[in-house]
Amino acid sequence: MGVPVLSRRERLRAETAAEIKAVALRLMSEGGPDAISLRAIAREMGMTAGAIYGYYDTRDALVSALVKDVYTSLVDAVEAARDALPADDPAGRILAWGQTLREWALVNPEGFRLIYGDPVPGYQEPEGGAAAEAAHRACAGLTGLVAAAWPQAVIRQPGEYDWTDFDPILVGLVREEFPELPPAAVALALRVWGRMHGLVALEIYGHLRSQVKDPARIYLDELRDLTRGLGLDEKTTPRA
Amino acid sequence: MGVPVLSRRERLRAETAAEIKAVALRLMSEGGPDAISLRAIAREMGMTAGAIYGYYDTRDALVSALVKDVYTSLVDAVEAARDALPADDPAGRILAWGQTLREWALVNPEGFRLIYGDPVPGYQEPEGGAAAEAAHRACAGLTGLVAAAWPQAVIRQPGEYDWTDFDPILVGLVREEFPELPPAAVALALRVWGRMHGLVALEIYGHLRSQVKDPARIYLDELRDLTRGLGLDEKTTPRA
DNA sequence: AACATTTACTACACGGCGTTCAGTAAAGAC
DNA sequence: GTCTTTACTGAACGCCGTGTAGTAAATGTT
Repeated sequence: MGVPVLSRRERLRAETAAEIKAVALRLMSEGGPDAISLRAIAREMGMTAGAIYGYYDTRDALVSALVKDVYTSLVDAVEAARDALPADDPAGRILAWGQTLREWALVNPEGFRLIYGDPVPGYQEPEGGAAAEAAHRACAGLTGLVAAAWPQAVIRQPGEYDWTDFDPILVGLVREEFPELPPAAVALALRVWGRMHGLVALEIYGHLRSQVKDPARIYLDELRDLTRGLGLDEKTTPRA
Repeated sequence: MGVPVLSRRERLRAETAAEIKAVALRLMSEGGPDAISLRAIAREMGMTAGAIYGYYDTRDALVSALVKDVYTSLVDAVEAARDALPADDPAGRILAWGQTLREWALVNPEGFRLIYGDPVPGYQEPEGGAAAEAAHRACAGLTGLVAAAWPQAVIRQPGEYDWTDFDPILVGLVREEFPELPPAAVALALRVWGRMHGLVALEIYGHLRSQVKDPARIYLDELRDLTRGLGLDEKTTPRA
């Protein structure tokens, strides 16, 4: 990278931009996503709301930056959990990924809503999607988990898939890392994603807790059923 | 029911309350959930925003009423789809339920967000949850689907469940309708719920379409894998 | 050192929002 | 025909995102 040649101006500018995001995240975690208002952020920083427009073109641009940061932190977390287990324990890695996803969501419910829900009142996602990059990473990571299970995975009546069915960027990531993997594996990875997402989303948005006391057990059952369905056996005892 | 003895006053009152909801729903489908504002509704009805407070204590109360209506219409839809197939085709019924859920969500994305997401800027769900009743219905319906498959369902390493693990109201519904069913079946029903919800939620919130062209096929694969995992065979050819 | 320019920010305004409250006019009750 | 209840208005309060004009300081140039 070399030494980043930043003038004093540029450095202060970058710091302020970062502080804006930091304050926004703190406000969000304290008072929910609605607490992210330019006026509140500015108030917190001893500024005027208009000043923020020098750093972000609009409130949605700021939110997009937040989404990107938060999504990246989530993907970092699940990837770290995966890498904490050996590659020859694919079932354990899938369980770790799924459990970490849920735990991260429980710790950062506002972050989860920011990524997977309507982030904030009238937020409109930009073209490529602020989350596109992190989403591709998550997707590729899941495909990796599936890849490790692919040989013994029992795919029942798989739809026929073609590489053109998927986003080129995602295809690029996958084909580079797993040249042998067929397109159907990516489809399976997306299904795995959906499976992990479903119960967590229901829980975070309060739909599970009104039905069942301890969603954790149900989620664990689901992850176990998932790995079994992939033809995997656990080598590591999952967390409670 | 008998003739509902409503004075002219009460009738007009009920009609206005209904019109408020109707206008709110229309505004929502036209301009997204943010378009639900008391001022906009009142403007549309030739009233003042304050007047709505004669019908709903607060904006959140109105939103709760909308959630209830919309959720009920969703549950009606999936139940109708289920009942269109014979009871001796449990796999078909599960497929029909799942596909109808997705199709309903695609037709009413704002409704789906209203039920399962953050409905509207700063909405706070009331105590029991505006959706509690409809959610219980959905849950019980899914449990019914699971009940039909329960004898041949292969539950792998099920966590041990007790009736006290679940909401008493839900337990009441289930035990009344399926006296023989063990608590683990309800847990399984919740997992089925999560499985159907996951991919649909990802799709509605735009996370799937940026990865894959045709989420329908993946969703169908997922439903098929689900019924197979329950030990069911399809009798009815599912919709494309 | 003195001037010119760029930058960061404030102050103010606009329209929109939920919500409250005093007042008014019509409808219903007796 | 009077009295009470009801339905609604209009104005206000404080919040919001967003522009625009102006200001003061930091930077760049001679």
